[in-house]
Amino acid sequence: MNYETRIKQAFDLTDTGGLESGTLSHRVYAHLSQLLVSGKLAPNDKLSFRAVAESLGTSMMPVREAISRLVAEKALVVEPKKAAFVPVMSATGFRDITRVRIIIEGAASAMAASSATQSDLQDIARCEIAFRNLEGDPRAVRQAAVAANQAFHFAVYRAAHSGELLAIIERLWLRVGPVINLDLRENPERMKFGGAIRYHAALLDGIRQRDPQAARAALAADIQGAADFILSQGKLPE
Amino acid sequence: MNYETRIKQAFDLTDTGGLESGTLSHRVYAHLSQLLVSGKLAPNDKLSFRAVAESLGTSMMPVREAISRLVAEKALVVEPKKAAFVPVMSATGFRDITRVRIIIEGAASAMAASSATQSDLQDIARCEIAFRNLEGDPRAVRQAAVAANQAFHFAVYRAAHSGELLAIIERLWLRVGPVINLDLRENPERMKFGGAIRYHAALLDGIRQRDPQAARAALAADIQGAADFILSQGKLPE
DNA sequence: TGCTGCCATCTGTGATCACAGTTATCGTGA
DNA sequence: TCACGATAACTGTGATCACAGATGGCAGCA
Repeated sequence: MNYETRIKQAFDLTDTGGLESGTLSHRVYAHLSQLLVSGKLAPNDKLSFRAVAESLGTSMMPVREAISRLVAEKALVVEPKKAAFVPVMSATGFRDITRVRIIIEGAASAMAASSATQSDLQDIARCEIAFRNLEGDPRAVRQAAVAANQAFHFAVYRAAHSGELLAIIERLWLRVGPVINLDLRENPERMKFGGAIRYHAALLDGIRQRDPQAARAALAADIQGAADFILSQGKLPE
Repeated sequence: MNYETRIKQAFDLTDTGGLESGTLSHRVYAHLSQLLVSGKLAPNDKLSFRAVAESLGTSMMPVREAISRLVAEKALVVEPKKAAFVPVMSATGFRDITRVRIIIEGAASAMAASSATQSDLQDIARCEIAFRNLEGDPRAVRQAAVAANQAFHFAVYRAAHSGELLAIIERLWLRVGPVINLDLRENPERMKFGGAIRYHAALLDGIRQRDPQAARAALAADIQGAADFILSQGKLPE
């Protein structure tokens, strides 16, 4: 599937259920972000300004602004006079970002354990159940699992009640999204969510018990486990 | 001094000694970033696309892209159909970003204590000495102190050897830059660097002793001390 | 004198065009 | 059959124009 088809599909998808507010630039940005975090764009996929604009029915201008933002967040790369593309993350780069994620998302998890409200706890528990009870044919489950995993993690991070931390974490996910999904697409046999289910339960439990260190440890195990698996596949360059 | 004059001055400055490489967008971005971190732009200062473009001798296009990037990093805010401006940080927002800075820059300091090389140590020590020995008339010292403080902190953060963490910290400084400089401009009598000198020495010592917890504590005290002073002035809204 | 409403000005937003590099393709040569 | 080179298609970059919404100042009314 080439990128043009992929983008068209994604935009059709979001057009049906998506957001219609804000400027065109914002909408394009939201769309492209979704493509990245959900992994519909793989590393090295190229993004032509004109192709994106055409599939959206707009001019290049809003696309330029949206891509500028994503380049600023290092979610896309554009070299002079060459097509923008999703950066390929090296193994060492992935190890670095994993380490940083454990620090930052671990801190958010600990803060969530300290300051989650009852409403927060309900949200987190609901997401944990939804993730645990995923079923159906393997293809659909894998696709839904990415979304459910994201929903659970961000329910936790929101409970930390720090807008700054949340924004930083969103940028981190924008970067690791393509890598994680590349892993899922190329390793369909992976029993990934066996470990994740256990760690998610431990994380939820740590927050329920108001135990920051337990929450942090569970989160760290979750991220490190997934990262170790991806690294063990040896698909990342360098 | 209105923003137009201030920008013109800044661009004239960088035109003489600045960078001439990369696309126009990059150059505009670098210029505006410098204006922000050095505090030449104060909270609530407005930035007209056309005024910036005119003072640069370019069209609006490169300015649009540069501002898009800065908006993505939350260093600028632009509401639909209204002029871009430097966001005013509320007291609660400042408390939040201070908390996050202590977590993230604290982690970087601890990592620096673990993995700083001899060369890193020399850089840090050199910056610490330069900061401690600042002297001259108060106006010049205040201006140099901002730069020397930044140099010292980033010498530490570079010693953590994490590109990801460094990039996140740079974005954080882009945000707090205007607030800190506003403080300096409005409180010229402040004996700010008395505390900072002590904390910097403690931070350097913690790294030298390979003591991550000591380094983290010193960094936290430094940031928290400055933040407490700024908050005590009561100039931040809300 | 103080308030209100209108109008000129300024704002970002989006579209369109021109241009100079890059890339890919196809045809030609050995 | 394969390698090479020219050319055509495609790329982002930058400039310019039109437009609608926001702003601020000025005049007129109470």
